[in-house]
Amino acid sequence: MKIAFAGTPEVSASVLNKLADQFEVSLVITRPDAAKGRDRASSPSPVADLATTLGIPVVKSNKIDDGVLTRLKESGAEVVIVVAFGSLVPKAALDQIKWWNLHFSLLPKWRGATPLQHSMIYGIGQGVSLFEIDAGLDTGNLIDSLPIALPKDQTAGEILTQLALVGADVIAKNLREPKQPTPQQGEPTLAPKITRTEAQITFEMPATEIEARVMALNPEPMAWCRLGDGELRLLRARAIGNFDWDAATDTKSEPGNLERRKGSVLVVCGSGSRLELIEVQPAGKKPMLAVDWARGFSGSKIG
RNA sequence: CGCGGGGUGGAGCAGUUCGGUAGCUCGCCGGGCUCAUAACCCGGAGGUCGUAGGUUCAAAUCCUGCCCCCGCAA
Repeated sequence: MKIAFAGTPEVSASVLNKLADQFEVSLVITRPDAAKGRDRASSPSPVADLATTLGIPVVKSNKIDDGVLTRLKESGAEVVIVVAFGSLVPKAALDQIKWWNLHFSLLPKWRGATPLQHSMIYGIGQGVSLFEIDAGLDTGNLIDSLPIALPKDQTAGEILTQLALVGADVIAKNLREPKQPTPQQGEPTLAPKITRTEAQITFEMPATEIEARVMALNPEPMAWCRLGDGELRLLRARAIGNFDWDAATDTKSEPGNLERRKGSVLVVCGSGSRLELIEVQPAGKKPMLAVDWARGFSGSKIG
């Protein structure tokens, strides 16, 4: 059976790559080349690159308009698989062909742009869903879903690459053995884009919550905290559990204070909890191990 | 020409304002102590200070060009 694929970033490309092994992908839709980085160089999306490599026709467009629809019809695809395409599918398009969306949470939890990040931060709704796109925001009938307990010691970026493979399997399975879609059940929650402002970490909250944020926000938009006049990106961290604190000596510790120990760097967080910094990146520098960073950092407090 | 930070032994930094042949915390190698150790003690190797040129008796430090890395913003 012929399918079409719509997506843009790396994770989409991973899914496409796996699907292309098993199905005839007759058309790929992706967003136009975008300028990015300091040099503002314009470059094709990962999906565009992959499609070109695979020899699949590519349509680059920000929206699904009549032109795209025409190409879709000509392609002979029966369904369009959407993975992080980046824009909504208009009703006119929905009427013409089936659109299936792979979503990185258990719907109806975390409808929106950042389901994985939200499921990591809040610890609920972790998994993948496949649904039939309708006019709402991630509100369509569920085709399939798969709960997945996400590891705490991995970043969203790392987990996403794994979910892409799982998701591709889910898609493949349902393409071969179609099921009757069913309405989403349960209390919906939203997962809007996380701004850089929201990604700022102060150390008043418990270490476990900060850990979840740090891991969930890597690589986008990346957790950060103040560091003197500048900023320090927090790439990877781990809450220290059941620590045997000597309450008497730690009474002076305020959130944000650094504690350098052999082989590790801890930050005092809310309620006396501790967060071990694993990997950080000062503004203007490359990512580095926190212990390396601490070696050259003469201060004693961040945040 | 969007704003800004940075390139110093394997790592992270200091030194650059007020030029005088390189320092700190680690790592590494060897030895010692120890039941033992990532702990402690002693010793050691390792650097064209991004690159090209200029000024100077003398440049990591001053001047000019170039290359590379990164944060913010888009």
